Amino acid sequence: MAATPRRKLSTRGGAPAQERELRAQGRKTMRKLLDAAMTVLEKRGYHAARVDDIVKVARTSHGTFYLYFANKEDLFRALLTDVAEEVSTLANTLGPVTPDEAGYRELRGWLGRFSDLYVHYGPVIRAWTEAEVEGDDVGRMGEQVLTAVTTALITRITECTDNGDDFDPQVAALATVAMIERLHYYLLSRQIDVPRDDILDTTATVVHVGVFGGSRRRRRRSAS
Amino acid sequence: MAATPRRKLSTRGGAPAQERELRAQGRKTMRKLLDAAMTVLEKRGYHAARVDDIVKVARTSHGTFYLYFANKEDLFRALLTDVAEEVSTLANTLGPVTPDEAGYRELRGWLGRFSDLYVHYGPVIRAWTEAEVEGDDVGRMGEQVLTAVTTALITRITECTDNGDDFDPQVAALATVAMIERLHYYLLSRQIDVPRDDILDTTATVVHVGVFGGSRRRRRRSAS
Amino acid sequence: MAATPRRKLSTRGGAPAQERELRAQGRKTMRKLLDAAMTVLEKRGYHAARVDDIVKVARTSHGTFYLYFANKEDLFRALLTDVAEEVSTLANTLGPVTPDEAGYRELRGWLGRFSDLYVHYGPVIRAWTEAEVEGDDVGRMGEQVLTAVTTALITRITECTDNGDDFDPQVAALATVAMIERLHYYLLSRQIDVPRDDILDTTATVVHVGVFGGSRRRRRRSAS
Amino acid sequence: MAATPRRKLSTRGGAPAQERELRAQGRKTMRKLLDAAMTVLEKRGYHAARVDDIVKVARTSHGTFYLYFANKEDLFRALLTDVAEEVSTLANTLGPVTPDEAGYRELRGWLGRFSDLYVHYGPVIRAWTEAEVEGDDVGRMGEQVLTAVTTALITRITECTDNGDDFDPQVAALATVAMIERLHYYLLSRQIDVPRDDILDTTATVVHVGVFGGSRRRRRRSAS
DNA sequence: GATGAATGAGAATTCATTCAT
DNA sequence: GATGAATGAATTCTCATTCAT
Repeated sequence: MAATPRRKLSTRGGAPAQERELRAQGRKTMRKLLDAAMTVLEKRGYHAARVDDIVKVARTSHGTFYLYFANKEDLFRALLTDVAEEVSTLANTLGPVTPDEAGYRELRGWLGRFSDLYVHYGPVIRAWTEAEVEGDDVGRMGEQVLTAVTTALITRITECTDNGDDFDPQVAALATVAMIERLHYYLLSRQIDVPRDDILDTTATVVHVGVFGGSRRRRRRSAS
Repeated sequence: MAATPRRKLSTRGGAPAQERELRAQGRKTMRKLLDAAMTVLEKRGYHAARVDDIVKVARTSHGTFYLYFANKEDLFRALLTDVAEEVSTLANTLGPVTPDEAGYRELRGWLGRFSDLYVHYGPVIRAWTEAEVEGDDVGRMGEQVLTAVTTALITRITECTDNGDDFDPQVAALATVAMIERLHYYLLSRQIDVPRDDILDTTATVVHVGVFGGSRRRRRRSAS
Repeated sequence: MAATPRRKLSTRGGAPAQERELRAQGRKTMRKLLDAAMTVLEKRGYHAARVDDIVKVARTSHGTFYLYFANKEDLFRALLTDVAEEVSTLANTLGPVTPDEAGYRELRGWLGRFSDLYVHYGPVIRAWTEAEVEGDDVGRMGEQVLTAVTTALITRITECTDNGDDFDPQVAALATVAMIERLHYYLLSRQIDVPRDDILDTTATVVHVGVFGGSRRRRRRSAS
Repeated sequence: MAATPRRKLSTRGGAPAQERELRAQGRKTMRKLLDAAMTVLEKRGYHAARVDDIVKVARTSHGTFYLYFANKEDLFRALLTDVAEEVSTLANTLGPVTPDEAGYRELRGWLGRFSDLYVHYGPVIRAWTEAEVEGDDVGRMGEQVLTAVTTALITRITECTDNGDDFDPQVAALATVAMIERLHYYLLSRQIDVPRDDILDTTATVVHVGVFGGSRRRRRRSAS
């Protein structure tokens, strides 16, 4: 699985930052805050993350925080926006998934890229889940991303399966996303101790066979 | 899908309640609190749920709450214990899943029962997810349940598939659970507007084919 | 040091108890509560003592508590009244303290009796100290007792010393009480690990010599 | 009795204050809180002292309080630490106490300094007594101070008295401390209406004669 | 730009006392 | 007489956000 080179975190600031010109120093401070937020999010989750923690990690002050973000949620939204964008972009990189070996490879590659994304943005995505309950626009962003990904999947699914009554492409797409998302959540939060490659191989297989009509393969891995 | 008759919510109280004799009235109040908690959990999620909300819904006083539960978490744990027990029990009702029609039915039935459980206990399970981040024992209960369910699945999976390198039964089991759980989460939280039966049919198909080596069927439903 | 035979704890109840006829059972319950209060006072001190603790130790209920005492303070006052009475009585048992050996014996005996009282009623007396700050009548009871004891002492002091300017009998009396009280407090609360007899011997000596004009003796104890 | 020039109250803050940089304004606020605490402690005692009272007196907000102290106890501990330090220092200023007039003067001077300290820190010391019951480290600080003072006394006592069996220097030291402490407590809390000089003169005499083997003097005061 | 200080509206929790059976 | 249940005022503590330098 090729690791996608990770682009830098958000250059986007919160509301207050967007109204001002940001010089080099300003951008650096904002970056520090965003990075710190990731760290804190990872350690404590969304609800337990306090502004105080973030500024402490960023080695800056409360006052400064509000110079760049309107409030806690604003910062969080900035992080999420990045993720949403990347995920949506990634979603569209899925080519046709044929039932043969090539299809498996395509799928496996796509999943791998997703996984990388998830691992990188893990804290944000977990926080997302946590925050989803509240009625705010964060929830709406989640829906958009979900839609983007399922849309891409639905396209590929309908391309290739001849479906019976017990199979609804939309649901299958949702099921696929659900599986990937939650599995990575387990992986990150509870330390399911399974090598990531194993997870991806198996997931790819299950989805390839179960959703895209591929056939089970018996290949031996060269390495093992 | 047969709706399982739902048994009553917890008779179990929190720490303080367990140290005292509870008479009829006391038990009734405790039940009121547990029910109220479910309502509030549903409406606001775990973190936003205030003891104040709960006692308001239960039409009782703050003091009374602490007569039965040590704190919010204690109440939550009481609810969780019930769910955990039911889920574990249910997990073991999965019989062998053969690749034929009968296997599909078995799986579909099991998923249906799960779904019922999830719908019934929805608020609690969602809250669970939300609370999982914190390091407390709630997280540990989650792991136990996850283990219970995956164990049951792994047994059935190894019984029936001849696996290649790209397929690890444990991961497949986890993937199955992930899919079901998350899908229901979408269903409950974001109002994915798909009939539950469709979700179950499709999920059953995907898992049957992708995990248990079943073959795609082309049956037509009588109804459609 | 002769141990005074200790009479039973208060038969006096609080306000509500005094308005009713108390049958055998009633008196027993009241006694249970008073005893329990002593236990709790000892373990937690006055401020930390909760009605809940007391009724738990007494194996009775909140409701019952208020059948016998108007409130927490009422119970405490009942205990204190006993102590105050006993102390006052004891105070008057001090005979003339001559500067010779006989005077030492007299003083030593009196201190010993005090000590017994203190040890017996320790928890109550400590609580007294703790409660003294508040302006209520408990404080006033304390003053009365203090007055009773100092009065007795002053009588004996003026009988036997020919005082200069640097010696005020009233202050000397107060100083004596202070010494005894606080020393026992140390003994009970902080486990100063000194045998009680040593404390009494030394205290008696210091007071005999310092307050009553006695002379230092060099007797050897038979035992040592 | 020379009044010792009183140094300013604690520059020491509570736990939270020690983790931060404190600028001039911050230190001022902390001082306001410490002073306010003294006032409240004096008026209501430790247990009845509410954080709310303190911030009201300090004319600041609840939130501010917790910016400088973790809780009421933390503040209290800060005050205590100061007292403990001063007392320990003072304890060691006691020179040899000879049985003659010079010895009396030495003792009297020492007691006077103690008295000043007690009067100055009265509220804190009284609160100390009140809080002592609880098992926390406050109790331990008390023991340390007690030890410091008794140690100093014991040194001087053993230097100068030829002791019989009925006199244990350690106990005599404790008795001395007990007397001073409690007498001042009476003085402060119950308004024993005796001029402080009388108390000190008499106490010094009693201790000098009773503990250090001094002889009663008959001097007339010029004033009376 | 940056910072430490201050704020105050909640939220959780405790516990003496009253009530209904 | 006795009891378990209920109450709610009082208190502590937290933390997002604003302010003054």
